[in-house]
Formats: sequence, C-alpha cells, structure tokens
Amino acid sequence: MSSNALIKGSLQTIILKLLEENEKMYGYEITQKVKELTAGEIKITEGALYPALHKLEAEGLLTTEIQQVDNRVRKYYSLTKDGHKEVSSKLAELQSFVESMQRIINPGLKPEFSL
Amino acid sequence: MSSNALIKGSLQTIILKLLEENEKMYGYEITQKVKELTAGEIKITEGALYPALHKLEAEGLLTTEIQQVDNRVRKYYSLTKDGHKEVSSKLAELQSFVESMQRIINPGLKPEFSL
DNA sequence: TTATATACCTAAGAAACTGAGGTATATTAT
DNA sequence: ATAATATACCTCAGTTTCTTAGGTATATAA
Repeated sequence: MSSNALIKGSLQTIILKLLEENEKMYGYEITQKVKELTAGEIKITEGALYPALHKLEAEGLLTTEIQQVDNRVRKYYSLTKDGHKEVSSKLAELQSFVESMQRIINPGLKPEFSL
Repeated sequence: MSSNALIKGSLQTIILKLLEENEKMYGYEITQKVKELTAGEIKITEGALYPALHKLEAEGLLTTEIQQVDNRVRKYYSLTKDGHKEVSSKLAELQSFVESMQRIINPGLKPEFSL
C-alpha cells in the first residue's frame, strides 16, 4: 500500500486519533479503517505502520494486548494515560499546521473561514 | 529556524505556490515570507530550503538569475513552464490530502464544509 | 490448488528533514 | 571601535520516516 508523499509525520497523529475514538484496534484494522475513511486516498503501508506502532508503544503512549481469533493472532493497541494527553497535543499541532498552510496556499482567505 | 514536524513533503508545494504568486523570489526572502504569512508558526530551515530549491531547479521546474544588491549576491528563482504546470498538480495533491486528513480527524464533518 | 484476504513482522535503501557549521557584507547597538 | 544582529548564500553528518520487498502463517474463495 502506498499513496501520498505528504503523510510524512502525520501517521502518528492518525494512529492516536483513531485509537482515541475506537478504544482498541489492531494494526491491520487501522490500515483498513484509514482506507475506508479516505475512500482509498490514503493507504498506510505496513512497513510504515508497524514500526510506528512499536515506537509509540516504546514511548509509553500505547499498550498492547494479544488475542486469538480463529487461530490467528491479533495484537490490539490502546492509548495509555500519556497517550490520551498526546492526542490533544498532536491534533492541535496538526490543526495549527493546516491553518498555516491555508495562509500560504490561500492568502486571501478570511480568518473566520479558516479551518 | 525550525518548527513543525509535519512540513515534510510540503516544502516543495510551498515554494512553488509562493513563486506562482511572486514572479521571482530569492531563498532568504522565501523563509521570511513564510514566517510572515504564518505568524512565525512555520519556519523554514535553510538546510531544508536550499537543497529543495536546487532539486526543483535540477528537475527543470525553476530557473535562476543572479543579481547584485549592495555588494551582496541574490539568487532569484522563478517558475519555468513545467514549474507552472506542477503548481496546480501539487496544490491539488495537497488539497486532497488535507481533505482526507479531515475525514480521519473530524469524522462527523459534512462534505460541504470540508476544505 | 491457487489466489486473495487476514494478520503479524523486518530490513535495505531512499527521501526529506534538523542542526551545526562555513563564508561574506551591512547595519545597529554598546 | 567592536560586537552583535540581519542579510544572503551554501554544505554535510546524522536522524527520522517513509517505500519496497521480502518473510511467516492461517482462512477462505475461485
């Protein structure tokens, strides 16, 4: 899976946001959810996703829980307390970034119409 | 200068868009313009900017023109014909990406309110 | 039985940064 | 005078984050 060159750096934010809404998710589920939400526009590669999940876990933002489903192993991820805090912070950062990009890309835009 | 981890991949788009509006600009001017437009939110590092400009020039999207101003050298960049075409393409890509991010981050948002 | 879907993972290489450094002139502050 | 800041270009080592391609394994559909 692959798609947009702009995702760089926002994958963590995507993961955290989805986990804030869904309580717990496993890796494969995240790739499918993103594909579904974006109508196939953003496709997260597994080579990007799994290292990102492992990193977030190592940073103490996520915890894991393994489940057996039909003889297949699923590794569920969920937010820790620190993880919950980080979501707001990352979302604010993204919001701020998008607004800044708006000012560059669409200089005539009125503030009340900005994101 | 430094700031946001999300700029990755959008620096080229920023450069191309600014040059579409300003006919010709030099490197330092671009860093100042971005800082001004984003109220200091996005600060482009020179270590990122100059290699990006050189790459865009190597790809034939920009041309350069050197000027002397008060014994100081300025290297002005402007869009080539290919560069002009690439702006629309990059902007469309960015727009599409931002919309996709909206659907992930703000799942309840109505389509008519999306970016 | 072969391909696709589900489900995890790693690892080499590429790409785009950061951060720190270098060179040089002009201006402003001490 | 001199030091610091602003202007103006640049490079390069190292880091992060991705892509691409592989590997393992089970379940299901063709």
